[in-house]
Amino acid sequence: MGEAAARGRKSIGAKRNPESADAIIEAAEGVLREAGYAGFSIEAVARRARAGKPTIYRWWPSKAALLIEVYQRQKRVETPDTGNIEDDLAGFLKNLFAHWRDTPSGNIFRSLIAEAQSDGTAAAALAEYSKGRRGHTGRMIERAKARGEVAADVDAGIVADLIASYAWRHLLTDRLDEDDAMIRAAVRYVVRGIAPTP
Amino acid sequence: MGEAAARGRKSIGAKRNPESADAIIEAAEGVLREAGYAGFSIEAVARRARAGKPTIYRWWPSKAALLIEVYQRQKRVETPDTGNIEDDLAGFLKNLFAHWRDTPSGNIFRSLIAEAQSDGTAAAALAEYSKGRRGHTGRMIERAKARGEVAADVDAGIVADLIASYAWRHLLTDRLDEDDAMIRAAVRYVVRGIAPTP
Amino acid sequence: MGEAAARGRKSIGAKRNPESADAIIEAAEGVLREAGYAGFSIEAVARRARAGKPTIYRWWPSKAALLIEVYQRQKRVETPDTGNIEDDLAGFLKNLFAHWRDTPSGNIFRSLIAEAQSDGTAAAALAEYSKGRRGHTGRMIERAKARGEVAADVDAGIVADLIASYAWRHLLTDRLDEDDAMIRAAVRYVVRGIAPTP
Amino acid sequence: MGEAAARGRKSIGAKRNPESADAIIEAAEGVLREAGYAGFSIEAVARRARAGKPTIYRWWPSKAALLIEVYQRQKRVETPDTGNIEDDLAGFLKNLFAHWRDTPSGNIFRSLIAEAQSDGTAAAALAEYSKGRRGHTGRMIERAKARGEVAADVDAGIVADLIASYAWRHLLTDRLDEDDAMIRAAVRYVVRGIAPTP
DNA sequence: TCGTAAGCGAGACGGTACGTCCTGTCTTCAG
DNA sequence: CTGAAGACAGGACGTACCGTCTCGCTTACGA
Repeated sequence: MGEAAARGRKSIGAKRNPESADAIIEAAEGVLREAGYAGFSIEAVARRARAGKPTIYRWWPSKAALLIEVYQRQKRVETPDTGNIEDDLAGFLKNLFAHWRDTPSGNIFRSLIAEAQSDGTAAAALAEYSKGRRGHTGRMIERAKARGEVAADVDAGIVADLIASYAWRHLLTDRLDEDDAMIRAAVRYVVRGIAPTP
Repeated sequence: MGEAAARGRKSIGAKRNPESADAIIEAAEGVLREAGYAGFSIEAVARRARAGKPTIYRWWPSKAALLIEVYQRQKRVETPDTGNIEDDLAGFLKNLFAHWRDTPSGNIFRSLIAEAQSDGTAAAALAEYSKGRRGHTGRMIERAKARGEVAADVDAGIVADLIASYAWRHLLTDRLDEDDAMIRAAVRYVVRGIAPTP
Repeated sequence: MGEAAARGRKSIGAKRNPESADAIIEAAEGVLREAGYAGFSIEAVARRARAGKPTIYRWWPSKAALLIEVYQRQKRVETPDTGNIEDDLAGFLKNLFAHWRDTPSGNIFRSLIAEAQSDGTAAAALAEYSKGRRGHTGRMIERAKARGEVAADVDAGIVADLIASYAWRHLLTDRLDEDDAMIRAAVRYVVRGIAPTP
Repeated sequence: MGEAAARGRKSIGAKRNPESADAIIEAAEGVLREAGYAGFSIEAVARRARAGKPTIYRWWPSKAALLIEVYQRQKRVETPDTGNIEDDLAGFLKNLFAHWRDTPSGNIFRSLIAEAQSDGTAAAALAEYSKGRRGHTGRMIERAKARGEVAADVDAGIVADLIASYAWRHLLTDRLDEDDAMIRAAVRYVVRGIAPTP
């Protein structure tokens, strides 16, 4: 599939051809997987997808936009619900690190963050995406609050921030193989810090 | 000084000309300050420093190397010693955010992180640098341990990691104007989490 | 009329819509008038005519074909009949230069000649057109022959060629503002050269 | 030589590399010869010369500039001096037509004229070149004047114009295989027209 | 009377070329 | 014998057109 299927692909009239879109996204993923962010250029993607550059620019105005869509097509990492906040967060981080380590997702997200340092639209998109994820992690905290594991006056957003920051930095400094015990220790420090005072 | 002084600078014979090196580093800093990472190219630096590109490549084999040297020339942010770990860490983060916000340092460090995502030498340099900083922040924790504010079995490295991660993410997502109260809350969560159990 | 009227123009069933054809030709003329040959593209014409590109390609298989039809819609320059061959030819050239200078015709014809240098159909069309014009100018010579102003054995086609060539070159080298006296001198040299030997 | 020799060609320091310039001009000539004006693009020339596009743009700011230099590298057509103006001019045209027909020169010059219809710099360059050629042909006339074959008050420039125009139009309408007798007749008409009145 | 066939505006498609910017390497030459 | 200067091959950028295609619609015409 993908590059091969692209052979002979044509327009399907005055509307977007989903085959082309798919081929382009798959090609983008392939380029990132095989050549990394350094080799990720619109030209390379177009070549691999057997698509014209303007077709890419028509739908994704910047490298960042394409990167985001590629990232969003990736499988989501599952967030456990063990009934215990420490296990939930440690499990989530473990899953996330494994996901980033073993699929192209990690490379893609790293690239997106890097791109955001020089491209405003990437920055905006990343901010948007982060907001969504913050809510997601926030729900874990809220559940724990309901169970009485977390003090009622704790700001779930800040906790989510701490956890996400920890993950980002491990991604950006190539430490996704972090020891489980270390992850758990980091989580424990935070979880203790937000526990209700007895 | 700087770009201006470069006018007419000439070779000083069979050794590295420190005037040139200075002019190049200052030009690099200037480019980063004014055009950001997006506009940071060897060409731009050479143009601004009135230097030849090969002169730059001779001494800094990659953009990353130049970036690192530029970053290391920056003033360090001071780490307070208030006798209280929460105040120490919150003050440190406040100072750090202000430093990154108000000097080119923020732009430079962001660029270095971005560069590290596609350049191995930048990644290595960044890892090296981070190790040093971890020790540095770690000492704050160790002092607190000595004062009995922090449990003895706490891994200072992990705490330093959490704090640094929080800072990085704010830098990378353009949130250096974070409210003091928020910073303090985040710090408090961690500080409480590592306090000795009574 | 023209671009404005095009708004909302639709198919009128299974036959060519003359409104569209007109709008396209007028748009083509407009583009040539305002942007010259350099700006003359099928896209630009379609945009201005509010027509689809395929509608243009359906009826004019190439830029050349459209150019030819546009040129043929132009008003012809009038050929004086003063009873004197020198006045006839000089007047004709003067009129022709003015026509080319003051209407889009000049731009269009220049474009057609240029196009003919890389497009065979344009070349063929131009040859066809030139043959017609040669006959036309030839008649001026024949009239003069009948009046005894021109030797009987003169080849009218060659004379027409000389006159047309002179005109073309002035068009192609932007010398349509040539002095009347110069034009008349050129004509006189030829007219004398074909006069009957006394 | 040419494309082959280009393999591995490098800069020779802070000055123009004549090997590159040669390779580019030869490649340009080759492209024109084999693909004609329609296939003449800077990309194609760069590809064939194994040169970077910027190297071409550095020295020839437009297609026209390159075209002109290519044309000027061509062998000049020789202008006979038979002592008789009719023979001189007819011989010159015959030679010119043969030259244009049998070498790439014809294609190149046609292309240059076409280019001049949409590119101002080409037009200017062509005007400049034409001025030079007009003087050249003019000298044939002046010689004839000195011999008493041509009236003293004849404007040599206008005669040169007539002759050059005749040649251009034959080039542009693909009639370089014109019969010698026809050429001679055209020349005779003009020569008679500028002979001194007895 | 109605189905069908063709023309229409629209615009996406795979491509090619544009002219610019940058990369990292190379050579020359002034000092 | 260094270092500045800048040319070089190459490749990516984002844009403009090319000529082709299909869509969804409208209308004329033949069955």
